[in-house]
Amino acid sequence: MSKAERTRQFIIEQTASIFNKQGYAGTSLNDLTAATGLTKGAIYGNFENKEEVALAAFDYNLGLVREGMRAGAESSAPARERLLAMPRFYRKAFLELRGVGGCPILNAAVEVDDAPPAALRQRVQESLRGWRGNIVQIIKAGQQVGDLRPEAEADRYATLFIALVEGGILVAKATSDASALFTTLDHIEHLINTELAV
Amino acid sequence: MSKAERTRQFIIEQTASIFNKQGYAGTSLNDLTAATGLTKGAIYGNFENKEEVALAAFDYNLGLVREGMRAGAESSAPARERLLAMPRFYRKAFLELRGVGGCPILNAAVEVDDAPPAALRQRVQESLRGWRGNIVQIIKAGQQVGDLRPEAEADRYATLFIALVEGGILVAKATSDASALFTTLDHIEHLINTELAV
DNA sequence: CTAAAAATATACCAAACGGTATAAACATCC
DNA sequence: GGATGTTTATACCGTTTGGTATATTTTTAG
Repeated sequence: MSKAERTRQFIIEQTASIFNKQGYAGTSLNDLTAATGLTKGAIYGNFENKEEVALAAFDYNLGLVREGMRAGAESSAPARERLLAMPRFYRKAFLELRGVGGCPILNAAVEVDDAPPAALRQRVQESLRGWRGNIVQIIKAGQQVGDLRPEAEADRYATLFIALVEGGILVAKATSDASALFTTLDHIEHLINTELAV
Repeated sequence: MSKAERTRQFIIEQTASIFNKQGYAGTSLNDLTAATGLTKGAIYGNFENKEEVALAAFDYNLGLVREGMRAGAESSAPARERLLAMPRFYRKAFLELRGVGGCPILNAAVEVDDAPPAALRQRVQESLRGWRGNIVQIIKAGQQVGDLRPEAEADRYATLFIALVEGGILVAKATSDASALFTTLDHIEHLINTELAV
């Protein structure tokens, strides 16, 4: 790992939460130099422009969430367990997640759905579709092995789960009331246990 | 209505959707002059600073949504009807709402929950709490007159409804797939009809 | 119609913005 | 350890930012 690669990683780690909290437009190069202790020369020696830093920061933030969620249940576990891992993760990680600015998908999606940079918008779109596809896959796999009810519409539940998670995070953060998120997570678990599980 | 009052209103109407789309940090004074055809002199003659324009724009955007939703059901209607007016409104108004940047609460909440301006954050917090309180009130009133099941937790459903609406809008906009919102609205109606109504 | 008042346009400000050329400092390898 | 190539700091660029003082225009009232 070369010096530059280490510096690049350092910049990403130090600035990721700033981009997540303040957004792309709300984060200046001055914020980046202040957070890293480096100068613009060092940053532009490792990134082409601010947008590239923001994209790397988004990937990093998203990776943290994904890692935490994957750790909650092995892919060999029964479908019901794998689905329940999602609300369980957010319940446990909410405070920590809020400390670094909340859900990166939610934050980035809202900022860039009607504004540049387009590259970030595409990244958000892909990650949301990937997340939804992932849930659909788990449900369908569970249905095939008889763990989940065969008549349940996987697409529908995937959309509901994501909306409930993101909506819960939104309300919880905006009203400074974590219990709002717990309410939506409870509902996800309720849906899994009463409508999806056999 | 004086000239200044008309100009002030004109500025708000012309810039409201811009603030909603691009956010506070992402909207410059140049955007405001371009959208209105006025100069900075005219704007600063009617507003103290950019933040005051943004606050007025938020109030205006919020008023549009509230007006549309209130129009969906009279306050004398049965509780079930009043609750169903919410998903019905979003189903009908989604395309139009998306054209002006989406839900102002969602947009503003995400931008200012970890960043200035604090005055806007407070406004968002109040409007969210007000919305939730409104739903709670409708449910409790419905329970008192026997329209809704007495054992249903009003707080819980209010949180779920808001999270489902905002989460649905988020996913629909970010994935360019309106059906995601319709899925969450369907679920709200389902909850109202099967768990809340007697 | 005119004079006073109010509202808007013009011209400007310092500061901050994203970005770059170049020089100094550093790591690396023989 | 010293030469070489890489990496970071310095100093600077033009542009845009939010904001203001003042001049000009436009309403408004008599």
